[in-house]
Amino acid sequence: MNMREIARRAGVSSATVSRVINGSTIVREDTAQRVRKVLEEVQFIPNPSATTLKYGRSKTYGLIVPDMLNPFFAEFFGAFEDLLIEIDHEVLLTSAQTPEKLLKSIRRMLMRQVDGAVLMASEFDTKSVEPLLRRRVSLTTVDRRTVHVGCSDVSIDYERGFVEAVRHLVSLGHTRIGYIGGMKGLYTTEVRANAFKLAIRGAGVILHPELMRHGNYRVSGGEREVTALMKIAEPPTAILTANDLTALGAAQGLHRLGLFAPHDLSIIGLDDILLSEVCQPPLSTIRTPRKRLAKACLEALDFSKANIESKGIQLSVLTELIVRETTAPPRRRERTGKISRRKS
Amino acid sequence: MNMREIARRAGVSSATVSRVINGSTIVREDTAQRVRKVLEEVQFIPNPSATTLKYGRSKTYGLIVPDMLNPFFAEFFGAFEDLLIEIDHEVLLTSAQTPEKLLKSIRRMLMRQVDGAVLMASEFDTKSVEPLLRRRVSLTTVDRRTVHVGCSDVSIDYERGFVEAVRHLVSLGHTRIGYIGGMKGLYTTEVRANAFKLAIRGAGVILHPELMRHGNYRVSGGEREVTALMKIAEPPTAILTANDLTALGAAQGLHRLGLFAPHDLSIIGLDDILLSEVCQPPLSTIRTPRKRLAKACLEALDFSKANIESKGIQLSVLTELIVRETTAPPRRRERTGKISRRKS
DNA sequence: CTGTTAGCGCTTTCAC
DNA sequence: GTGAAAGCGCTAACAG
Repeated sequence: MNMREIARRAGVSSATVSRVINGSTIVREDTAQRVRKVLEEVQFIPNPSATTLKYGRSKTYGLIVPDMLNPFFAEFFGAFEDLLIEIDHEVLLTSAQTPEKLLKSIRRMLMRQVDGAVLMASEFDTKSVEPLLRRRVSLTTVDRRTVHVGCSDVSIDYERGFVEAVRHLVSLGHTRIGYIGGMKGLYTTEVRANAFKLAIRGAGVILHPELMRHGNYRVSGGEREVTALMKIAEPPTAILTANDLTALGAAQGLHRLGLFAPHDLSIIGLDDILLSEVCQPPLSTIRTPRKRLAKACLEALDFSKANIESKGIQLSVLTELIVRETTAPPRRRERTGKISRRKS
Repeated sequence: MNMREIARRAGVSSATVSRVINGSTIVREDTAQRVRKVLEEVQFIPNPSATTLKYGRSKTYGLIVPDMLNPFFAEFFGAFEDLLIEIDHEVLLTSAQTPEKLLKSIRRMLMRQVDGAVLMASEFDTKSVEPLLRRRVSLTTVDRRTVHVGCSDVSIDYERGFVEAVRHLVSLGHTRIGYIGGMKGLYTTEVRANAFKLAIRGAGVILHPELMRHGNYRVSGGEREVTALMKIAEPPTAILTANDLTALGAAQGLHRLGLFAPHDLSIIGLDDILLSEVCQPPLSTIRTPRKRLAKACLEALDFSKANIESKGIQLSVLTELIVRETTAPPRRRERTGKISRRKS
């Protein structure tokens, strides 16, 4: 079933059918009625491949995430999809853990003629996205904090988020505040770590470099690093982490040591994934609002699409501190600096 | 850049270029070499819209899940995507919480000319998938346990999984075993509940109907129903749940009551989402293996594609009991049947 | 072994 | 207000 057939049945031309479907105003109402009736009768489903082939637009946006095992990205996908459905577009989702996979993902996006792409994969060098830009696909990065011709960016305001979080910890009485970040070599790792340093200094407490560690944005990193942190002579009384998985891993690692949040260590995560509310104890965290982030991405995408010749825009999304139960005043520490164990 | 241009540069026809790209053997090696060289030089990316338009095949499979907020589906997507990439196909992912959204999802799949679709959305009547079948799109459902012409099914063997879980609980000494299921009205809810009943009877313990409740496959349901369960005169000493989110909710609800797993109640989940290992205490659960499930889905899809005129196949995937820390022998209960509270 | 060609379904000129 | 027709890029049938 195609437009020609619809046209035949309605006694018009396929051009008119196209005009009716696409809401062109220059069709006489009774003609349009007749066409719509047939459309309805046969439950017509148009074939966008034809349009994509002819005009190179696909009504599809690509979304490249580093890892669907991190619930944050699944949750973001949901928010982004909702937005795109409203404007009658499709999402092409790919996960790209490694630079090689990223390259393949980009190639697939290019094949499918996406109208734009949101790139959340942090592990990439600028070279790999060049093909996108060269082919004038509007691109929006998340958290690169730099824009190019045809390439916008949406960043998350870790700076303010961390200031708020550190202020909360300091107000509880913490002065030895640690940080478990992401893996080395990613730009966003630097950004988050710098935001932490800034926040610490801004709060008037001392920055202890030995309390800053590199995790991997996964549970395992949080677990490993909290273990290391708690074993140093003077462990922190509170930590911030680069994301919720790291924080959850830290809570887990703490537990393995026979210690507990917030009793032995206050923990603040980042993202506010759904399960952070459910884990025991519920995680205090810095929420990255998915809806607003998705909206900003779409806005940036639209901008770059409309102004593909000019520099993209830089947008920023604010976070929100969610205080749950992994933050509390520091426990009084014994003179020796040794950890006393609570029975489990 | 298209095949004609490649052909021009290589001094051949576009048909030959097509043959080289698609690995047809009937091209002379030196000709092929020449073409490949040009292909490489210009970093040629073919345009599948043309093929889709001409032949109606898109190298894309649809995946319809009920909810991306449930990490299980995100994790499954990852497994399914990996499989499809290997065979050079695309996934079109849509989430369809409601019957209306499902209808729209199916329409979108049809528009994009998917070669087949996996339907994990449980809330649907057969009518809504009819358009797919009528248009001869190979379909694979998960957990419908019924096949049709052009429609296969992959089911998860809850029966054996629940038997194993109940046996584990009974061996720990439990006899009052409860169940928090999914929402009423879904077929999979019935299947899981029946599997539970069967397992209980098979283990030779008494089935107490008042210990079987309806949740909603989400955290909130587990929380709500565990509260109800623990308030009845003789609460269960252990429960199974319809999925991990429900189990996590139950653990959470228990905590709100000042009670703890496994001390006051043993809990076994279902799915083994990534975070069930991290939550405190780590959740004992029945693992639904994503990779094997994804493989089975693809196999079923392929079967129905190859035999679109005949009935689909019915496959089954086994689960695996993962014992972590939410299961333990039942606590001795006081004579009064009242709950004693442990200090938190 | 290689080239020529038709045609998939759509939208957009350009006529009328 | 409506219709005729071109052409997007690809591949399979057919011709040579």
